[in-house]
Amino acid sequence: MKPAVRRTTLAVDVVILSPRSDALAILLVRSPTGARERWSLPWDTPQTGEGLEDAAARISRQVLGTTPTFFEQVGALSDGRRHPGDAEVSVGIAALSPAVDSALGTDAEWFPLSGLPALAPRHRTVVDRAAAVVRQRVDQSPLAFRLLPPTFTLSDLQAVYELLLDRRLHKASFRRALQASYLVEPTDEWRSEGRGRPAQLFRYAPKKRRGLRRGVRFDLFTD
Amino acid sequence: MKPAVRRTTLAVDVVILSPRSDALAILLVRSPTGARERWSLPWDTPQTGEGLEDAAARISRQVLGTTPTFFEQVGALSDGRRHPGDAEVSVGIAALSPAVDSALGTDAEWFPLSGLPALAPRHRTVVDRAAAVVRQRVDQSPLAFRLLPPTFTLSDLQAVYELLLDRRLHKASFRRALQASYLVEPTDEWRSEGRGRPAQLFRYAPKKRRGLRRGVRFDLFTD
DNA sequence: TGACATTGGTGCCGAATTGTTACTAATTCG
DNA sequence: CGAATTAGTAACAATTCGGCACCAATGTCA
Repeated sequence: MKPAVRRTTLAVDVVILSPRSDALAILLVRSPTGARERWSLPWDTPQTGEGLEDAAARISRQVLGTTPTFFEQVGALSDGRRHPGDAEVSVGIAALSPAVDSALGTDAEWFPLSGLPALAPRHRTVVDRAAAVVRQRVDQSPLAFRLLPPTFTLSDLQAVYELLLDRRLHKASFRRALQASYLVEPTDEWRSEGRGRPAQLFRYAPKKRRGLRRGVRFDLFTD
Repeated sequence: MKPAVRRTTLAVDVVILSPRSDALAILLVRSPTGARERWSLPWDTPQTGEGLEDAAARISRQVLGTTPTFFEQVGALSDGRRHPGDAEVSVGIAALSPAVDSALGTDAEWFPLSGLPALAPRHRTVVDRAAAVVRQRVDQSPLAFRLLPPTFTLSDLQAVYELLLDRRLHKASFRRALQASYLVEPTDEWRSEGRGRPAQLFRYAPKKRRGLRRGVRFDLFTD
């Protein structure tokens, strides 16, 4: 009844996402010479007793310098596809980080999601699933706020949503929905971005206001 | 650059969900004598080269007799909590099955989600996450249809949604939204359920009608 | 200094969507 | 037959949404 438990090789592959010059970008690391692909996702094997998200935090910190503000599992993959470390199973984790301007080491670089270099097939799958999961969960979880610094303008927030959803949003509707949700509160700071009227800074501060129960939506199916 | 890859023990834990006498139920198997808990989720180690969902299908088939109609990963867990087979890492998979009336073996039994027996802590977590994931994805994926036989009445469908969402829905609104989505088509069969007017049978047949792009929703956050 | 461009922010209205009540339809039971 | 029960729809009120127009505050440049 207690089967002999086979041991498998397990990797945690991290997709570090950040808004970067008007596009969503992910962080890749240079592969060792001799590897099939020049770049790969940051990855490692979880240490004994280390949780998967903890491993993702450690891996991210090593490459990024700071710890991302949010982690979300993308799923475990055990297709036969090639992994850079030949792991049998990968756990993909999406890590969200606000735009950072600290310099990276020479072995890491940001790439826009729409212009990635060749990756090992397993990593390619992980990236695609990370993008899909993040886009799918945008309106169930405050993901967008994790891609912004602690205070931000409403235009910043709308821009992040537009990046994530890859479409333009209507300003008035966006703000109306946001106001109704009691998710942000204004600070008394204003930011002048060069030209144009200065914008008020807001912070993410969700009030306990539970949303009204809405009817069932049949028009949101993605599969 | 290529770390030494430690080998870990990996289990696939399956949460087989089915509507059962007006409640969502899951299938548990009797534990071997001497185990800490009397019941556990069906689980196994994936075989070499076997995909995770393939493993879940195999495990389900052994217990259920038939293959569930849908699988959805619930995530990988590597908290330190106890697993019946002491696996370091669990991949939880939710399996959806229509109500079956075939007899089960004596070592398997349905339990309503709201009245489960004691489970190993890891399995308890997997069950909770499976329920959360399924409820969360109900309106992004045709999960509800996978809990029904190929043809069903609209009242059946609404009842499944009410089980999944754990609240009453308004009949007229439900049907209007469904009609607008072009997800079902009527068959020419009718079912007489004893008393009351016979109901027309429908089948799940999604038309390519892509839903209109809606505005951003801030009122659906679950965390 | 004063147009003008640029970005932030809001008011309002018609159209679409949603929640609700109430009604009709078809069947079984007694 | 009529009451009870379940299926299905019409119609209306309330709400929400998308779009347009407008006002506000700043920098730019003649």
